[in-house]
Amino acid sequence: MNNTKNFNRTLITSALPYANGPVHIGHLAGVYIPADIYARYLRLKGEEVLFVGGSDEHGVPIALKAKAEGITPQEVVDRYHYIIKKSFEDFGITFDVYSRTSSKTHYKTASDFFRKLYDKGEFLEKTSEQYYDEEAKQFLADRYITGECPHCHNERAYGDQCESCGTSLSPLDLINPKSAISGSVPVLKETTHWYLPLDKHEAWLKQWILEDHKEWKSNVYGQCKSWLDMGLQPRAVSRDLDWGIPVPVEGAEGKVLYVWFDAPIGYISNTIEHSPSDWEKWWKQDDSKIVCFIGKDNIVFHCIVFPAMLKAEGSYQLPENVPANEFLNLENDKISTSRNWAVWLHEYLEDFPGKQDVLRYVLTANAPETKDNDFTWKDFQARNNNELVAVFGNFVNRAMVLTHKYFDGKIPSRSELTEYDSNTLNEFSEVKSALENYLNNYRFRDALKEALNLARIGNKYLADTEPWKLAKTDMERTATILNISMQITANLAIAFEPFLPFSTEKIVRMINKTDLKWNMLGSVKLLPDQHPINPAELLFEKIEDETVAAQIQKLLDTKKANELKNYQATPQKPNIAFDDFTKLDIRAGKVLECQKVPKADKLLQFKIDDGLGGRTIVSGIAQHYQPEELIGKNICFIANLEPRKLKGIDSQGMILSAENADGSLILIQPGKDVLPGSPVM
RNA sequence: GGCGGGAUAGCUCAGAUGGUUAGAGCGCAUGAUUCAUAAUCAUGAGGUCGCGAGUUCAAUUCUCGCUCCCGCUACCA
Repeated sequence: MNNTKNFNRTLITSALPYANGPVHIGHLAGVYIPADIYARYLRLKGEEVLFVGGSDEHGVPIALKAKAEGITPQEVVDRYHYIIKKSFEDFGITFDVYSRTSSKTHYKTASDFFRKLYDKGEFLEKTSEQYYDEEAKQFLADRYITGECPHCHNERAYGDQCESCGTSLSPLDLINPKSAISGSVPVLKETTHWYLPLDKHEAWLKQWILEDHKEWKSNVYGQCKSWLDMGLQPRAVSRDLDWGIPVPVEGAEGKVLYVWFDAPIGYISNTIEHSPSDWEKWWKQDDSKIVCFIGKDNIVFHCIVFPAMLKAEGSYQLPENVPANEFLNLENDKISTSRNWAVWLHEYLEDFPGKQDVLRYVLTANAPETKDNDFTWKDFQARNNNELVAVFGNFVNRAMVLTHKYFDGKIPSRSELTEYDSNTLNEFSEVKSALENYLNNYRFRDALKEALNLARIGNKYLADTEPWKLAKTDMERTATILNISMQITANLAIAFEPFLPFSTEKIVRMINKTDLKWNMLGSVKLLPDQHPINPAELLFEKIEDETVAAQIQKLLDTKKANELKNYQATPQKPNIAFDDFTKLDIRAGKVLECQKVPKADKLLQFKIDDGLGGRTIVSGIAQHYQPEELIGKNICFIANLEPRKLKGIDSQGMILSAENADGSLILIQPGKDVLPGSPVM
């Protein structure tokens, strides 16, 4: 086990955000806040830390977006890279370097990396048939092929996925495929690509993950185990595309590194950009700890594929931990860029200027560490008002105001401690080890709760000792109480620094003390006697009902706009000749038998009375109808569609349904009884 | 269908390698208090620990089956 190992420095990587849109609260909660908390914590402890990040700027979606807007891919990524970078700066994410995969350094690093693996013979070369655009003279990536979705018959499905019904597709599935570049009909042509043979790495990966890293989070460990148990397959590392890093091999014109191969090397390139002369110590010395913060969608890449790449190269260390978070939902619905169902960071700051810490707090307190969680504006308001304002802000304000009122803004001297004082001090000095334990194990939600506990201790202390009463009779005792209260305040500035850096900066200003370090946490001598403090300012302010109501309304408007958009009927297809129509043999039929197809979620197997002796049809409507309710019903079907095997069953035709905007399917049924086999026209 | 994660108080979540009264924060109720942004402090009510079996002296914790949610994957003519 490596977790007893001693490390001398820590390299923190965070998933590279894809530069085809701005970043939202899901990105922040899942990856960047946890990574930043961890980085700040280690720095505060005086450890050697490097926190690297950057934009992921290659790949087909960006190339397509550029095409759609009539600009270059570089212009697309320039636009979003700077928005993303600014959002991170605004929220206090302390990257030591935030770069991008379109940088020169990265081109060289990624090329060299590929070339080294190529020279070592770590790749397989395979030839396969892919669609080729003869007009544009290039191979077409999955996304570059559009056509009719075989499932929902949306005319504008992509070669990898239909965005209308969400189904993932292969380009060969599309009906009437068309090139997105020239509009011509693509042809199949042979192309050669390089593959990373993951199967060859399976044995050591199994040992490394399943035996040596049992301490990884259960969601991470579980997903890796699932993949390893299924058996690993070679994965292509190149694509036919004109936006990306060219494959550095003779005769590979028109081919680029597949974006998943290119992106993680970005971590290395970013390290090189930051420290060109001694970057290798972070990656190649075994006293360096590499920790990769990612979302759950990236687990396999970071735990299996990327380590396999590093191992194949030979000189790199592997990640020590990959603390992946689950997903954050927004008001009970999945966050979605394309549906605009998100809280964008740059918009949040327009509506809540200066309130970065409130969002940092809420996203940490409710972080999806063990399962998907839900962000709601009501919860946002409640946590701000009941926790930040009432517990944390209030305590600091009470201590500050009382010290100004009774001691003219100077830390009063402590005299004899009562037993109660000592108990309180003991209690809060224990917070340090609890906090460290949580932070070391990537349990940031619990750690934050523990930090807040410090403020709770403070509030209780003031309530129990009542210095505002004692001030009338016993100034010496009052002095002791306020001294302790201000020491607690100074401790809060340390404990909260990794989580709420803007607020702790405020406290630091108020208490007029700047050199606070993590190892001082728990000390009761942070502020010397007679140390002058500055005027009190409020750390947080209440958020009113109207404010969150406005945010909720904003989302409801979005939802309404989406619904309207979905309700729009798709444009009519081009006219066809009557002859074409008559080629289709559509008929009415009666359901004789109907049952679920075993081992398939969506398929029902029908026996249809077609007036010709009956036929079998398999249809993907199992999620919308129970088999029993369909027996004896009239339906319509296409009789002369080429038969096709589905899950081993010969399907002789296609049953017609209408599809609602929400994806539900409604069978087309004749309103009155008709004889089986009657033509539909 | 296969695989992984999850299902514990009204809400958000902890937890136990099986063992006396299952925890926290918020919310709620009652009381105290007024230094503080009507903030704080105390006390209390609230749970057949998803459902059904099994193993055991004992299961919410282990095993098996099932249901629901999330993800990966197969399937969708």
